[in-house]
Amino acid sequence: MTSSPNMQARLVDVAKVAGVSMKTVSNVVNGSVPVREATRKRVLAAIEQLGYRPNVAARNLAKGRSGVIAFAVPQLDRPYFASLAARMLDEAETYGWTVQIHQTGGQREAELALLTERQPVRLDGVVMSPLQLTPEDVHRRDPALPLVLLGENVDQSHRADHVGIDNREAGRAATEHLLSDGRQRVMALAPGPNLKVERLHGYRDALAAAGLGVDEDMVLATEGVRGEDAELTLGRWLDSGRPAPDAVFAATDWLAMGAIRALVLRGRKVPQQVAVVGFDDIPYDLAILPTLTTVAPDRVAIARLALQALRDQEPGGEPVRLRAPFSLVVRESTAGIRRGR
Amino acid sequence: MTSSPNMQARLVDVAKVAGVSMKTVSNVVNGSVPVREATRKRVLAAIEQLGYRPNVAARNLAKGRSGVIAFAVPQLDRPYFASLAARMLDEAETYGWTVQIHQTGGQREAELALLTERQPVRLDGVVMSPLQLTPEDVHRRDPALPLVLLGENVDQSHRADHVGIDNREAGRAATEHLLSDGRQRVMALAPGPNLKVERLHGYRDALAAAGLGVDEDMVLATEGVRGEDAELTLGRWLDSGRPAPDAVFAATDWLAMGAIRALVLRGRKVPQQVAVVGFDDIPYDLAILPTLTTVAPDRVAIARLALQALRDQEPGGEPVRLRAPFSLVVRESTAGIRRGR
DNA sequence: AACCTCAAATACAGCGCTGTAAAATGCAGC
DNA sequence: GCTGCATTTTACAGCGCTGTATTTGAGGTT
Repeated sequence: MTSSPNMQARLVDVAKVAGVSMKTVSNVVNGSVPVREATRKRVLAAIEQLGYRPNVAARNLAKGRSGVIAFAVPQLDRPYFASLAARMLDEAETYGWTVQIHQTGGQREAELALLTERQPVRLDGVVMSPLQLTPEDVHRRDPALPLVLLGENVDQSHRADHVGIDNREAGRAATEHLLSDGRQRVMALAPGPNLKVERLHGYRDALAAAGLGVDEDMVLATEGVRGEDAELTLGRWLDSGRPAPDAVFAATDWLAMGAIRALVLRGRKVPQQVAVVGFDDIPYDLAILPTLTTVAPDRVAIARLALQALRDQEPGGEPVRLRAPFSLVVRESTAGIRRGR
Repeated sequence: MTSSPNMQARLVDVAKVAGVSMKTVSNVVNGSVPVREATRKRVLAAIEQLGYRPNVAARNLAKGRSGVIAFAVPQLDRPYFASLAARMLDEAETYGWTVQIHQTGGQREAELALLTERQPVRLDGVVMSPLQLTPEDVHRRDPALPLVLLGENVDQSHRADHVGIDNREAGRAATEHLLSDGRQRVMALAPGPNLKVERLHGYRDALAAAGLGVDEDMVLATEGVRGEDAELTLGRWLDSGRPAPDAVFAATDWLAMGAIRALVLRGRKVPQQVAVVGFDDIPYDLAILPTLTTVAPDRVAIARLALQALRDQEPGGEPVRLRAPFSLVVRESTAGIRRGR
């Protein structure tokens, strides 16, 4: 039982080979305590030679951690969350965390339960993209449970770390893009009732900066978040005979898809007559014709920042708010823009 | 340090309260060894009273397991896989497994690496939905690593457990549905080069059973798996002036979506003039107009069967092949069918 | 050369659980 | 009431790692 050739090498085996104590090897592996360079090299060589890998279960047991963090999203089968989850998994590997993905269904109770109720596995932290979670809920949680919130359904009153893109700035960038080749009548579509306020702020900022007033008649609230809702709302507007927009700023890709459908089905050409931008860069681009210009949050950065914040969090600390970058991905639905039309 | 009130209760604490040995509590919790009913009750009461939860890290350490299984899919942000992953997570909780989701990108090397290369965390098993994995690859794996394969890119020569729906039967069901209100010219669309053979077999079965011959001219291979591919392929066919189909059997939902677009853009009404069925029930239904009738694999069953198979697998054993049920979800794209047209 | 300081390395207990082997208990049958 | 045997329960040594307290030793000062 003591280190047969094809058995997984242990710390003690490495120590023996390197001629040092177990703890020194541990120190090298963890990098927390300084180790003299010569010793360090010897240890690393031994690790290499034996193909040593730390045993996570033992480490966690000794540290009193589980090594498991939860990543909670409303639904995993919504592509925005699925793609974010994918990045989260990648990044978590860096920390040796395994990620337990949870689906809250957007239910406040489910979101709260994850923070307050005892879980089958003790959690070392939670990253959540909440829909309904209130500031009080955040307050009620076990203060020893590190928490990072994601997305835009979070405000200053939530006392927890937060990671997200600058939605206002992004909304402005998208709208500016539409304006950049002379589009004049830019409509905005956002889901009621919360209207993705920050994104609309950005839209207004851009119009103001271009010296155009905001025609509140052109800011449309859809009934829900689905493509059909946007199709219906925009469709009614178009059918009402009012002067048509020459561009549409949609607060989400779903709405943008619905908008495109409403336009195309009424014979309006996208992007020639009406340009459309969306928001989120959900991985559907191939399914849509024309493909969609959209604001793409840097998901890798979001995941990385969230996990860093989670790791660095300490019980009493002041909440941290982090901004992840975004980019504007230009595709067919605004083609021609910036290329001389 | 010995059981302060608000510390997580341990096995030894439960044992003390119940007046039995640690091991007896362990036996009750694990249910492997028989325990007298009276003792059992006492132990359960103590567990309840103290709110005891087993420490997974310690258990795994003692058992020499990691408690982690891998679930590998080509891409998590494809909705079919995302929704399957969601189910897998749910089911894995039953076994106390945490799931490490891997993305292979459909690369053979990545698929193989998961089976052969040493992972950061030792894996207790792998469930994989392979795209490229060969029977030889399966053979090459560490025989101690339990493996369950999912989906249709697996055949008899892969010596590993397999879970999937009966694609042939499902293809038949979908096609029968189209035929059931008198559609006569049913086209088939499948992605080349593998053509989702089983599904097409089912299509042929259904035509044969209805006394209709298969017009091989109506079996179309698309260039790829994307909606656009189907749109292009079907579009060309339609534009060629050949007599139009009155129904389309698409081997995947993506192709079905492309087919609908090709039809609608040419002024053909779906479902009035052409009915369309898809395959997979990807959660996009709301994005498509009309919503899509499709073959819905029972994802819960797939997940459950896969994990059962994984748990019950033993190194030398004969591979098991399990069939999960499916259902035909009738939506707008075949509306009218079975309702008197 | 003796002394001090501080960085580097060590020894070892213990994290909470399970497997093993040994002990206790219950229950027939006589 | 005792023996023999099957059933139930126990004691305890690890699983592989890290935290703490302690020892070692390198390098600088007098």
